[in-house]
This record gives sequence, C-alpha cells and structure tokens, in this order.
Amino acid sequence: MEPILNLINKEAVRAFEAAGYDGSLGKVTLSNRPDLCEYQCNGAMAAAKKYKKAPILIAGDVAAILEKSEVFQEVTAVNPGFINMKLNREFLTGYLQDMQADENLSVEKAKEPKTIMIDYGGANVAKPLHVGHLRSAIIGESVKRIARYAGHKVIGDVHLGDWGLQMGLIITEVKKRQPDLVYFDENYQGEYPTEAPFTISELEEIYPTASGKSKEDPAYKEEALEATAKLQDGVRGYRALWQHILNVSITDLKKNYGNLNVEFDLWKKESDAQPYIPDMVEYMKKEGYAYMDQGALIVDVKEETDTKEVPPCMILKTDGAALYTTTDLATLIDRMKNYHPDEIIYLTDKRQEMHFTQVFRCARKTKLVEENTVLKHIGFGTMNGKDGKPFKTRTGGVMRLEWLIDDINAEMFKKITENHSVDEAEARETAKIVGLAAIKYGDLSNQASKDYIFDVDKFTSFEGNTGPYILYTIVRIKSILAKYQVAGGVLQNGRIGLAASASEKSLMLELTRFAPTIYQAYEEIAPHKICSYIYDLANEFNRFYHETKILSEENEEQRASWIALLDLTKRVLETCIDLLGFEAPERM
RNA sequence: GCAUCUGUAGCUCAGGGGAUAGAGCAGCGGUUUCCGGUACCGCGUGUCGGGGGUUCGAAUCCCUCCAGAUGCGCCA
Repeated sequence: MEPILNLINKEAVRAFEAAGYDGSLGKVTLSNRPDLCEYQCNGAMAAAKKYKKAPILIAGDVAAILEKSEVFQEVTAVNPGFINMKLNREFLTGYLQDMQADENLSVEKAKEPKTIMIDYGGANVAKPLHVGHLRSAIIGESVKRIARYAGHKVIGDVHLGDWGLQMGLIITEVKKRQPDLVYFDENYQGEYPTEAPFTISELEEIYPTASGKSKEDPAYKEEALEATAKLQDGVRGYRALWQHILNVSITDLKKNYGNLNVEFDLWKKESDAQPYIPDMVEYMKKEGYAYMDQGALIVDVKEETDTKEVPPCMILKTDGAALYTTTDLATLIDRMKNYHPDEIIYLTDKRQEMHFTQVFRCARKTKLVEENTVLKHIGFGTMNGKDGKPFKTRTGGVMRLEWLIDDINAEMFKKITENHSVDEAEARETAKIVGLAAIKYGDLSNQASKDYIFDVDKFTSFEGNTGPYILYTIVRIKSILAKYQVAGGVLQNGRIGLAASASEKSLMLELTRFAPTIYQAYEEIAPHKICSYIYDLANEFNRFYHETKILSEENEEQRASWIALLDLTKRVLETCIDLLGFEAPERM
C-alpha cells in the first residue's frame, strides 16, 4: 500500500507543476496546527524568492488547483503562505478500508531485504545480569523486531563474554575451594563428570569474590592470569571446567532473558572468535597494516579529518595476549564468513563509542568487511535513579535485574489488587505482564542516546505516558469487542465507514500514521517514535470512546463500522507493543 | 588539557528550519441513563543555559561562553 502522505505529496507536486512552479516545492507534512488543518505545505514560502512573487499569491495558485482534487475536502492559503489541507472523508475511509484488509496494516515490506545482525545484550558468563544490561536487551530487542517488521532478515546475537581474565579468576577460585577436583589433576586421562561442580548461585558468588581477591593480592592475580592462559592453550581439565561454567550460566541467562521477552537467534561467544585470531594477526602483519609500537601490535586508525585524538587500534598486548578489540575484529571475520550481513548494529553503552570507532576503522582499513557492509554503533545513555546518579540498590550496591523486576512486579500487583477483587494467581500473572510493559515502555519512550531517570512510581502508573496506560487502552478495546461477539456480532463483517464526528476522524487520521511511524522508527533506529505514536493513538481512541456509545448504537451498520474501527485500532496498538517487546493481558 | 554528547514548564520528557514551543506528572475544578471513571474535559506555568551570527523565518543550523555527563594504548 502506498503511504497516505505519498499520495498527498503527489497531489501537491502535481499542483505546483500545474500552477507553473517547481514540483519539488510541493512537500507536504503533517500539520503542526491540528486546529487549522490536517496536512500542510510550506513550499510557497520557499518559492517566493525564486519566483519573485508574494508567497501568499503562490499559495493561492496552488490551493486553487488542490481544491479540485478528490483527495481533499478543503484547501486554503493562509498568510504568510501556508497551504492548509483537510482530507476528504471518503478518501480517508477508503484508505482505512484498504489498511483493514492488509495483513501488514499498510506497511510495505522492504523490496530488497537486507541481512542485519544485531549485537546486543552484553551479557557475560558467570555474572548475573544487572541493570546495566537492561537497556541493551530492551532496546536491542525492539530494534530487532522493528527491522524484522520492516521486512529485513535480522539475526540477533548475544555475543557472550566468556573468554577474558574473568574465566581465569573463576577457575582459580574454584581450585582454591575444591583443589581435589579431577579438572586440576594434570595426569587425569578419563572422561570428566557431566555434572557441574557448582550451581548458578554459587557461580554468581564466586566471580565477585575472585575479582576482589585479585585486586588485593598480586599472587592471586598472577595465578588467575596463568589459569586464563592455560584455558586458552586448551588444557583439558580447564576446558572441561569452562564448559561447565558455560552450561550452567547460559541456562540461567536464557531463563532471565526469557522473562524479559528477549530472544536471541544466536548464542555466539567471544571464544568462538578465538580460532580466527592467529591468522588474522598474521594477515595484518603481512599486509603491513599492523606494526609493533612500544612492545604492542597496533594498527593506526587516525584520519585527517579527526577533531580528536583517535588512539591506534591495539591488536596484541605487550605480553602477546589478545584484547576486547581483537576479539571484536575476529568476530567480524566469523560474521562475514557465516552470515554475510549487509549491516551490523552494535548496541552498547555510549561510553564505548571510541572502541567501536577504532574497531570499525580497523576493519575497513584491513578489509575484514566488504566496502558496502554497514557497521553501526548505537550508544545508549545511563539508567539513573531519581537522584540523577547511576541506578543502585538502597544500600548503594549493584542492582540485579531480577531484584528490579521483582520490585516492579510487586508494585504492579499492589496496584492491580488495590481497587479490585481478583484471583491472586491471575493478579500475579497480570502483574508480570504489566510490569514488564512498565519497564520497557519507561525505557523505550526515552531517546536511547540520552541518560534517563528510572522512576518506578512513574513507570508503573496507569496514568500519563506509560506502558500500563497503553495496555489499559488495549484491554478496554478487547473488552468491548468481546461483549460485541458475545451478543452475536461478527468482527469480520464490519467495514469502516465515514467518520461521523471530529473525534472519529482524528482517530482515523491517527491510524494512517502507523506506516510512516514504522518507517521512521526503522530508519532512525528509534523505538521511542513508536512509543510516542501509540500514546497519541491511545489518547485519540480514548477521546473517541468517551463520546461515542458503541454497543448501544441502534444502527447496525454504524455499530459494525465502529467495531471495525476499534478492531483496527487494537491491531495497530498490539502490533506496536509487540515491536517494543511486550504484550497486553486479557484483563487488568 | 583535548574531544564528544546533553542543557526546553516545579519535576520527567517530546519537538531538531515554519504559524500561538508541546505532553505527562504534581495542583485546582468539572463530567457517571457508564461499552472497564486505572477514563474523559477544562484551568495556570517558559529569558527553549547565556551571547552573537546565517535566514523571509531559529528551540532547531553555525560560532562563542557557561554548566553537567562521558571518553582519551596495553580493562571489557
């Protein structure tokens, strides 16, 4: 389906040309004065200079021609030179009927689908997810769904951190505690046990303990470094232990991400990139990209136009070990080889911007990626507490994700049961669904790149620009539709008719904005545009709902038409929240 | 020190060349023959951080200053 704005634009271009002006002036936008009109064109003012003619006269010429189009009900030229347009009701209704019949709700899928990889989540093995991981998961998941809905082939990869010193630290601590385990017996030749020697909660406690010890005790750190090297060299027992750490940890991570409605297509790990490193280093040396400087192997990535100092990309440390950068580069080789992506999007904290600048430049310079492979880094801001400082627990510690979710769910449960008597089990279930919406909407409604304040009271509120408000609107529509069906109505029979009131027309106009919103959200990688759209849509619906008695309407055709409008509104809202990564309950 | 980002109502945030800068929250006041009132309607609030410039037109683009956040070779 052709977007409605395109159709209107074409009319305007034609009108400008017919009036003897350059057609490119006929650019139409949504009105920013809804009290005056629905669409506006400012081209006449831009044309004034070129044609040495008063803008209002030009606007008048164009308006006179547009007036005759069947698309519009009214077109007026207003000082100093605005062209204001109102849509014809028949045209609008026809458009919505097409939208209603379209399974994609008027969104045209990409004609040339791209393969897009999204690297998000930022999880590390053996470390519990904390609030720092929340944004990457939430935003990444939404970006993934939006791109997919726009018609692209999208592969989400968790890109698990499973290789650095953290592994050596854990192994060292396990060895301290259980030195008799077979994994540490160098002469052991048999099969290793299938059962892990620790549980997930033990594992989560082991890492911080080990990390703390290594900071205070140089000998301990030395031991951890040695364990890391042994693991990377492929010592059997260490590899087996590492595999246990992975298994236990991944099982837990899948559960936690599942609770967040976050699903990865790939569970690749940093270790998967390691095999590529030796050849990559050799290649970079041989081609003259990489050279030794101060004992480390580096690739220069400075550019003439830089306004800031861009340090060289470090490939190997003085001790010959690989780094974060090295792994990311090697991962690119893996991705290019196995998935041939047209585009790779990385979602991390914006503080890593420099790192990605270096990696991207290095990858291009050394030709690890093809020239037309797009590499993007989306850096998001920090999630802060009400005091404007990074979100912490009351005692100032790192807030684990599970605790945060529990807090929200408890708050939600309280609100749901406050004024209603509901079955407790159902209320708990509903609280989970609404709570997740509260968290995700609260996060996604802000621009990703900015820091934002996580305010539990605000996010869980049923009033204002919140997830629960959106869900409430959907649930309300569901309830009406259900009643209609119980009374013998058939949803599929309804056809959207002409707008009978101003609020109905507003709602219809709002529905036509669905497709452009999706395109914009995809192109700008901006889920918050979808949030602000559904907030507007929910408002328009509630306004319409409030002044329209639907089920008690006597005229059957009118009633069916409104039901059809409600059904379309529901479909749009539900599609949008799905793109944001949450869903609506049946009741709340 | 250098660089990047941010600065919009009391608070939290939209808007990123066009008309009178918008929402929500908080405050006050209304709307119940009710399909879910956790709704809807109304009222008040601004040196768009300061100053200069470009433009017919600037919250929006450019310069500069101020404030905050962040980054700047062997962490990830």
